[in-house]
Amino acid sequence: GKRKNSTYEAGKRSTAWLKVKATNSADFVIGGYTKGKGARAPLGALLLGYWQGNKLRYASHVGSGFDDRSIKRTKALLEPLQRKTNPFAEEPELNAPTSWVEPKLVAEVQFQGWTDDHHLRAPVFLRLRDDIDAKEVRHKVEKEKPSRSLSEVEQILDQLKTDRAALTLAVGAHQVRLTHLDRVYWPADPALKQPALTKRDLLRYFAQVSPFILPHLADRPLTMIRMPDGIHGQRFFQKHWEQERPDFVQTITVFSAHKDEQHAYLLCNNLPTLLWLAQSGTLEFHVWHSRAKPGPDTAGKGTDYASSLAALESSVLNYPDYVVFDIDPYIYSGKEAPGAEPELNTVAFEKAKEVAFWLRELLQGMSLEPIVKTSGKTGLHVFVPIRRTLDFDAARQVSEIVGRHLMRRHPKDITLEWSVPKRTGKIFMDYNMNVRGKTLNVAYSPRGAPGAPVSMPLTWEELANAHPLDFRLANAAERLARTGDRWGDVLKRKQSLEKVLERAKP
DNA sequence: GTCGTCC
DNA sequence: GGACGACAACGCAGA
DNA sequence: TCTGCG
Ligand SMILES: [Mn+2]
Ligand SMILES: [Mn+2]
Repeated sequence: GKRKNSTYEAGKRSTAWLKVKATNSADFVIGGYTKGKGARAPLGALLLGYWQGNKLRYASHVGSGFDDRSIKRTKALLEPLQRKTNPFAEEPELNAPTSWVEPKLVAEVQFQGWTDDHHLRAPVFLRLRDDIDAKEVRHKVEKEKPSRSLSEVEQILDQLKTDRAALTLAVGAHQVRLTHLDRVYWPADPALKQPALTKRDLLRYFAQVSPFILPHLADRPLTMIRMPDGIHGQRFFQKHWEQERPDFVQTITVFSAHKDEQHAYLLCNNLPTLLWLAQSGTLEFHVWHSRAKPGPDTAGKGTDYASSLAALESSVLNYPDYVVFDIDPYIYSGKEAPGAEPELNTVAFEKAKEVAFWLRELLQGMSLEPIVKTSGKTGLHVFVPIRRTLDFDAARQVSEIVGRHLMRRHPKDITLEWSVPKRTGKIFMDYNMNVRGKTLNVAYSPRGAPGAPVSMPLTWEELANAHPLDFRLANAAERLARTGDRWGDVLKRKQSLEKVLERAKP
């Protein structure tokens, strides 16, 4: 039967999923230590930091990874270094009695990346570094490498090598039933130099890019665009999954004003879910711009999304992570059927790029630094990451005002018209995408379009010479291995919009 | 891709 | 057992 | 208030 209570329990994450995260190790300066309980009475945790100029930036507590010997030795070395004052530039949050020490001792720590508020995720003490001068410990962390996830991904690729059209895939501790692996999803397209791509190819792609796409999907309500018979078959949107689903699939319940009902949305929060959705014929993953996850930028916002409209509106889901500029060319190729949407063409995309660069210039004039990706279809997505202090309404106002400003400068090239015919020949800036519940194709999601293009985050330098079909299912994994995620730090680049909003006021 | 319904 | 439909849905803009 | 829109 259907699962009634599908709420995900953080404590029950499988080890398989934990492995997907990148692992780093780095050296940090010890600036204090805490008392613990029982056997850990002498030393509960270390307070770690690194030098930035002459400021010691706090990075994290670390309490895991010690044994009796390392506790004894570390404590002995720290005791003589005690001081009365906090050596860090910040006031770290203290959860136990804390002793400050002169920042002279260095510890090597393994961790799973950085949290949004610049602390270490899941830090584990490895050893003391007597050989390193504490003054040399700057903020130089080795680039995150998905080394540990590689083996997991390769295990999946191995399993997909079979000739069989169906199999039960082991994804860590979980199992995903796969069928119709040789079904053609993207037929061969000689004009685009595109060999046929099957469902097996789609699964291979998702396995390979999973370390890059999963962070962009995490905690965001999902709309699936499903094409179980391939890109030329019937396609449909799906926002809710009422059928039975595996245990590893997380959902959230969201209030629906219209039906006076509660709706379950899927969250694609782990690798088995990603592959299970591919098995269901989901070719495109469209996600909200807000997340069902509180953070350091959401003080006072709730996590009750279900009980009432008021609760939803005051929850974190009403506060987007970015202001969205959806850049849609309405310059037609001339080959479209009457009434059809504009098809991809070079003239249109070159103009969209020009608009994106104008937009960047304007935003930079407001001290805002936007990021850009191809949508995969015909246009571009330009995002300004913001702290989650503005609701969708405010984000939409910003997008509209900036859009109108740009339209005034370039009236022949930009439109904000609601009527489709009036957009003809121009680039449409769709500021109304900044609304709760609206979705866009997520970074690295494929499109159900000829050539199997994917939405690709780019540097602005790369955009200058880019074309949507440069980035495809067939070559994106290779690019990512080379360049990493150009949007890897979206959630760490949050900016303030106060000035823009002041100007917006009448 | 899968389920429910109708014949 | 085969055919067929469902699988979204909401608030904003403009008239 | 109705309709087109994504
Ligand atoms: Mn678009
Ligand atoms: Mn659009």
